Amino acid sequence: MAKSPTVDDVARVAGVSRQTVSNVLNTPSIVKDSTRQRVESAIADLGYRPHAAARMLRTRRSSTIGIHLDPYAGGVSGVVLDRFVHALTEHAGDRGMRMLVYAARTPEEELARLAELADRAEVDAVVITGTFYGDPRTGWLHRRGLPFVSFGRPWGDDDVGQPSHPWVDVDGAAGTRAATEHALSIAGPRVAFLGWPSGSGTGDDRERGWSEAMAAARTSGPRWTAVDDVAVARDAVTEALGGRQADAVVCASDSLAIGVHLAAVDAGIPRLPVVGFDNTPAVEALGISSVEQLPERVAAGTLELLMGPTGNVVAPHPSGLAHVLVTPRLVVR
Amino acid sequence: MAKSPTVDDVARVAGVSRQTVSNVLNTPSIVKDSTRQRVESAIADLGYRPHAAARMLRTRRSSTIGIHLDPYAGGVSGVVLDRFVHALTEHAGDRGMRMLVYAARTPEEELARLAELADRAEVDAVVITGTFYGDPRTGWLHRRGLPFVSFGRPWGDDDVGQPSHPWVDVDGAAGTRAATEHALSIAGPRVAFLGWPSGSGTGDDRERGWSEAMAAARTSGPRWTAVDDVAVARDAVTEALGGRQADAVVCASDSLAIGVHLAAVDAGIPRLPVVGFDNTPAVEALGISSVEQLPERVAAGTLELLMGPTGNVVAPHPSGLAHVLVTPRLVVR
DNA sequence: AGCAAGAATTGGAACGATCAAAGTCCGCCG
DNA sequence: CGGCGGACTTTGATCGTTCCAATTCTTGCT
Repeated sequence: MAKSPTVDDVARVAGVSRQTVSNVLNTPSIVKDSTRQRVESAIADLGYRPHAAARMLRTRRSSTIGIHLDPYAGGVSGVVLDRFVHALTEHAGDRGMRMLVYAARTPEEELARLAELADRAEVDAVVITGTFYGDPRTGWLHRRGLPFVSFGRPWGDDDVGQPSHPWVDVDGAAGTRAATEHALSIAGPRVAFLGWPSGSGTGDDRERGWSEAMAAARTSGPRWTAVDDVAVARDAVTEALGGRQADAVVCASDSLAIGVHLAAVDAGIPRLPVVGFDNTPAVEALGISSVEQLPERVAAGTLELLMGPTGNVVAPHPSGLAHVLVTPRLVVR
Repeated sequence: MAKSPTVDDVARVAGVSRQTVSNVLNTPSIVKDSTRQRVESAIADLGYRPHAAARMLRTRRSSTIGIHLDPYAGGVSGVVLDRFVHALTEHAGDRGMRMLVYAARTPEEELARLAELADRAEVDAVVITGTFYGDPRTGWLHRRGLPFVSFGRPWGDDDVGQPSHPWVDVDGAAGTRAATEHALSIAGPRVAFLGWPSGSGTGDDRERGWSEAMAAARTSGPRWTAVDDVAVARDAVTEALGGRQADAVVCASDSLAIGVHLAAVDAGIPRLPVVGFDNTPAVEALGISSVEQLPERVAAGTLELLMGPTGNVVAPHPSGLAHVLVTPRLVVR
């Protein structure tokens, strides 16, 4: 394993100076064509690649974006975040960025990790997920001056008009609206909604889509509630389904949808239209319709906010776009 | 956002030299107690943290481990790898290491990424997943001198006795053996196995556990095959289940298990014992038993191979342990 | 007190890249 | 022929840390 070549080695081979090699790499336009070609072939011959640490040290840029990985909580819906991370990694790679993942079990620990990453200059920016009302991370990041984008809007503020920070999110209401319209079109008018106990921004947003679609269709249906667990959801709707109180059910998540599906099978109505949210492998396997969040689009939006439409460095002040709201897609099964 | 403090700042405040501050951080034992305390409080006062890039440059160590993120393929079982990555991130953090994720769509692209990460000295080691017979990555990494561990054994060689490289894996045969014994104990003697088309090391290993357990119990049952897809599996076993050809079914994956479960419901035997493999959220939701891979243990084993039992730097020659084989745990539902 | 050996600490150099500013080359005009 | 300007290239300094070798301080012993 020979020592890897440096700019000096390339310069010697090409018969130019260090800086010219650097220019070929970073500012090719100012180098004369003939010189540039000579340098490029020297680079190719030696298999030269700039040493990341040296460049980071000098430029004070790490070309790295940090993102938290939740402790794996189990449950059906954890998958969505993982898909987002995958997509982000691909897009970041295309823009010459790296993704660094870090673990934290609590918000406090996450702040500690963020502080460390920032102080040690390991990341140029971070992406935070699962924002909630009164989230301490956003203010901290803002004070710290570390560029960031959140996947999840800053609930409680004027998100769209005057957001406190750049964010990307999925339009939950649009998703459940489409789901509800679909249910109305293939089943009866009594489309129920099974949501989470109110208070979570995401859950309320998804419920809104259902109620708006129902109002627009001048009909109504029952609204049920359960925490995000298959068994709980199943129990919660068993009685109502036995009484044939709904023609279809739109749910705030795939876990809930699976619970409803199982209860429907028990109640002898296995064909009851049920729509979930997240389009996880579990509902795919069961043939249940769901709302697909399009994590790829979310990832693309995230990087656009951080780096501009085509940039390859983190913009000091995230671009004019203050937010990106992705319209999800209903997957009918 | 003030400029962050450097060793020199700390040295000035503590009234010592640069090098002494460095010693306090890296070789505390050689610094006199009183001096060390003075330096430590200066560090705390200033909130000093070493600049990662500068340290990397000097020490030629990045304290970073790279790992590939597959393009999200859909399907039930992708989750296992994600859980592994999560666990690895946690354990690595505890040992003062970072995890860098990279994307690649093909093995060739993965080699290109690995070359880049190695040449630019961005990682000290990598973890590769999903090894297969004739995998080009292992030889390349070996030649390149980049330390690595694979999740998945080097199929085809003498894995255990004289492995060509350090690896960690889950003992698939032990998992299906436990599953089969459980099935025999709660159902009849005709325990079937639904596996993948033979040829994949992992699949053959899992099948072996079933056949060994059946032989030990002096019984036998049908062996079926399907590619890893819920619908395909369902179709593959529908007829056999209709004919009541098995008392229980052990499967090579959760996708297959779900397919079998659905076919069993269709056939009017919803209580047919089915055991999957991977313990994904999908089978949890459906109440199907499964073999849990224990990704946390796999992650711990991976780092142990790379860094030694308690080390916090990548060992130049991965430790005496040449492999770790994790015994999975049967989760009965 | 004098001295040697070990412990503790220090200043200079280096890691490999980019920035900033100072050259060099060349043709062209007065 | 000298000088000017623009295009291109080179030189020296720097980022923040750790390595290396040299220096100073302690301690114990004669």
